[in-house]
Amino acid sequence: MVRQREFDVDIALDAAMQIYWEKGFEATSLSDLTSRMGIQRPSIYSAFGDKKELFEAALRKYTTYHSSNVRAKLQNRSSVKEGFRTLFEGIVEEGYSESCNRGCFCINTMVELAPHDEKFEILTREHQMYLSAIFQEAIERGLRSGELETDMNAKALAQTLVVSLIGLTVLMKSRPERSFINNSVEIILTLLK
Amino acid sequence: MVRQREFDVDIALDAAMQIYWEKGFEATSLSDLTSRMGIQRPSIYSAFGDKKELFEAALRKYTTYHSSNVRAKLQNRSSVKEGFRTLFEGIVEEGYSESCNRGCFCINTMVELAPHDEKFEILTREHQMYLSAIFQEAIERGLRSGELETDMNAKALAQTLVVSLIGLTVLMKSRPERSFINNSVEIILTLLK
DNA sequence: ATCATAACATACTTATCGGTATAATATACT
DNA sequence: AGTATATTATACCGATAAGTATGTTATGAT
Repeated sequence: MVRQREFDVDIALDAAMQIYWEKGFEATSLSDLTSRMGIQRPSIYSAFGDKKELFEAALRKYTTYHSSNVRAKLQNRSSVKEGFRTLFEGIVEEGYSESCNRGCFCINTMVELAPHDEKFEILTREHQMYLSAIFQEAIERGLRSGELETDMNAKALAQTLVVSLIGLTVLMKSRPERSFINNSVEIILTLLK
Repeated sequence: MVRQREFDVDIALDAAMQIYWEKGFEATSLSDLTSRMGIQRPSIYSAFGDKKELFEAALRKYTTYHSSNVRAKLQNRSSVKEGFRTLFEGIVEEGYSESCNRGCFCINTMVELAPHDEKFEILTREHQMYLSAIFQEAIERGLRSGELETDMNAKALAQTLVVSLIGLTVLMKSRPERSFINNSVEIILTLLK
C-alpha cells in the first residue's frame, strides 16, 4: 500500500547531523534544517519527530560513527603509541584546517544540553565511557605486547587520555598558537611509556 | 542634570552573567534577562547595548573574577602541588554539588560562540593564555623553592594543565562516576613532580 | 519654579520561531 | 480501475524573539 518516501532517511539524517554539529541545537532553526536536508517541514516531523528527537537521532548517528573512527585510528597501527599520536594530532590538524571549527558533536552537546537535559547527560556520558573503554583496550594491548611498560593502571590512564582529548578539542575552538597545543600533546603522550 | 539611574549597573551585570553562564547565549532570552536583572528592556539597551554586547560585558566580568579566583587558589598555599590539587578538586566538587552544572562560563562560550564569532574566539583564547601564565608562575615558584623537580618545561607543563582542566570541567557536565574523575585527577597531578 | 535631559514603564513592531492543518499526489493492494 | 493510505508541498498557526517608539517621571542647572 501507499506512496513511498522520496528521500533517503539516512542521507537526510546525515545532513541534519552536519548542521547540528556546526551550529548546535538552539542556533539551528527548522528552516536551516529543511534547506540543508532538502525536504519539507512535515517530512521531518513524520520521519524523525520534533526538533529535539531529530537532534538525538543525529547525535546517535555521530557517536557510532565517531566511535568506529577512533577505534580504527587506534587499531590500524602496530604501535599503540603511534595510534594515540595519530588520534591526537588528527584532532589538532582538523581544528586548524577547517574554517569553522566544529570540534566534536558529542562534546558540544555535553556543554550545551547535558546540564539541562538528563537524556543528553546520559547519552554523552556513555559515549565518553565507551571511548575510555576503547582507549583502555589499546593500552592493555600495548602492555601485553611489551610496547608499554607503565606502572599506571590502564583504566585510569585511559580515563586521563579521554579528559585530555576533550580538553584539546575544546581549546582548539579558540585557535591557540600551535606551540601551545603541540607542547600539550607531547606531554600528554609521555603518559604512555 | 537629569534623572539618575535607579539600578546598580554592576549588580545588574552580575545577574546577566549568572543567567548567561547558566543557559548560554542563544538559550537566554531578553525576557529571561529583564526578569533576572530586575530592570526593563530599554534600560538594558541604554546601559549595555544589545544582547551580544551585554553578553560580552558579562563574559569579561566573569574572566576577571575567574582569573583572580584561580590565582588566589594557587597562591594561598605554601605548597604548589597542594594549590593545584585544591584547584582541580574544587572543580570536581562544584560539578557534583550544583544541581545545574554550569561549568566555566568561558569554556561554555568557547564551545558555543568562538567558532562563529572572532571576537569571542580571541576573548576566550586570551583567557586561557592568561590562566596558562598563572599556572606557569606557580610551577616556576615550585621549581625555585625546590618543591618541584620536574625536568619538563614549565610553560609546556602549565599548558598541559590548562588542557586537562578544560577537559575535566567539560566532562563534569555529563556527571561521570566519581572514580573516573578521581583517577584522572590523580594522574594529571603526577605530572607535577 | 522652570526647563532640559535622561531614565523609566508600557506597549508596540517586525520577523522568526517550532509545529501543524489541509489538500494534492503517488503508490500498493484488492 | 478503484480505493485506502502515506507522502508531499503550501500555507498557515499562535507564541515568542530581539529591539524600539512613546509618553511619563524624576532630577540637576539656571
